[in-house]
Amino acid sequence: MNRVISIESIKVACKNCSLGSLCLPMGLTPPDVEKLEKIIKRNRPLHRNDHLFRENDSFSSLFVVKTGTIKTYLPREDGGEQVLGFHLPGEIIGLDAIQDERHTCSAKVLETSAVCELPFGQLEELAQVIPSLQHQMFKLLSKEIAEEGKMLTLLGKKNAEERLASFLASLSCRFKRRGFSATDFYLSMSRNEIGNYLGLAVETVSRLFTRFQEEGVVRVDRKHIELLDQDRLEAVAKGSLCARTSESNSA
Amino acid sequence: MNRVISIESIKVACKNCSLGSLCLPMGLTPPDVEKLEKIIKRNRPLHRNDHLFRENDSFSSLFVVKTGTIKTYLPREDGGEQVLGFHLPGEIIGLDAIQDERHTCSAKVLETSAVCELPFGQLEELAQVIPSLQHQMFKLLSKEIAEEGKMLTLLGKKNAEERLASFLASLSCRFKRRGFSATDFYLSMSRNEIGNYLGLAVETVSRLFTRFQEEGVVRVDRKHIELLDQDRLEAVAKGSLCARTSESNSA
DNA sequence: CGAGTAGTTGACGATTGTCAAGATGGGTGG
DNA sequence: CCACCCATCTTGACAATCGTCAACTACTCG
Repeated sequence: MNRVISIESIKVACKNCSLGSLCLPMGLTPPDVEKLEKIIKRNRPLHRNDHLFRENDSFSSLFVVKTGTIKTYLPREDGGEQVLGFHLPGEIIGLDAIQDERHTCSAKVLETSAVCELPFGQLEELAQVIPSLQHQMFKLLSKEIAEEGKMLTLLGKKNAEERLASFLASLSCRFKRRGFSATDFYLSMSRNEIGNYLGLAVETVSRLFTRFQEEGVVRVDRKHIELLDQDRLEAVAKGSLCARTSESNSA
Repeated sequence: MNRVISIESIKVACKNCSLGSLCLPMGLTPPDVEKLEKIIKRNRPLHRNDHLFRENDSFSSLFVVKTGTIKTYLPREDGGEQVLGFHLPGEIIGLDAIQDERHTCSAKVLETSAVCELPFGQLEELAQVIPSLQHQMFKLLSKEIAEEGKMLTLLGKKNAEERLASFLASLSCRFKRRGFSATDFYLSMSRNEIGNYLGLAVETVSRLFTRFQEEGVVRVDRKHIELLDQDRLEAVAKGSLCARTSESNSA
């Protein structure tokens, strides 16, 4: 993994950005993209364990992950934490904080990362004069809301096996869209964080990785994952394997 | 329960609406509220089991619940459904559909209800010329996103007891804000739907209601709920009762 | 009044969490 | 450069919560 990131490579230039259509400018006209570029701040690279922001920090900007991975989490009453998500390049962080101008969760850097900073006040002003940007932002927020349903289903109905398979399938899909391999990637998060995110004990996650490997679905070496049988993985994720004819709580 | 709702009573008039500051117009100036009123459609009352929309229906409007309760849910691969939420007066439905102009979930009426319909295209146009409306809408969407974290914690970490207590506490709080009793209310959803929503089996929900009643925390008669000890309920919801010193997955 | 749906209760088992011990590997300092 | 150390991960044994199955009750609605 190349840890050296030149200033040049993170220079903000949406129109040249490798994220392309994944990011906010999607669907904007070139002149509008230029206006957007003007308000975007360049940030120094962030290092593992840095915090982008913490719960209750006052909110002023959204962030788009350019490279690396960022974890968002919520401190729990019992002192532990609840992982809310892992954010890959092209994904936006901070949308939850618009409502009362205070971050409701913390964001921690899992591996050397770079982000674009979008001062929200200016973004709003811009959206006020660029209808397609306003629309784009509504869509962005909406997408986040629509995604929630899948996670609720995962946590509410899926068993451990289905959860981990879904997780791997989701990562695979997201890597692919970003031009990385869909079948060979590194996990930037720990087993503990995966378990926390999926509502499982670390031990369960560990056992499942072992089992998946034994079954020939994946090859696991520490953080390195190779998907050997994507169809099977998808099938497990959907729960359409293993003859479970559950009709539970169907009503 | 009064099932007769006169046309008069559902006439749209934001400025007189009992929802007051709960709804969209919150924070708008009177002239802006008037503009908003002009685009709002009046809908006939909806009856139990009506669908407001179904998954994949094309999206054109947001809906605000005026009276009653509406359930949103996602069909699951196995033919069952995943309940996403129960929407009380003042709560907005359809935000998930903005992203690709198609509803991602279905919305079903649990008891005679009335809704305001907000044609989204017109709402966007209005937001384009009323900055405070644009801001208000961003906040609305953001709030929805921020709420998600609580639900993930509930499903990921809480046990059955904590889940049901959290659910009752949440309902209580929402009823209170709407001017209803915080300690005496009717559930418009079935045990099955509660269990589905909370990731529990119906039987578990049923047993917990019985247990809570035996412990003197609530009085339950069918759909009628009385909260007898709110502090205790809150404590159970937070998991700060029953000496569980869990530090699980804290990292 | 009858039938069907929703809710309750009990018995049982399985999935998954907990506890404990051990293995592995990366990072740091001598 | 090696060795040690600590965090992370793995594996096993056990227990408990909660889901499943089944029977029974009680409403509700036609």
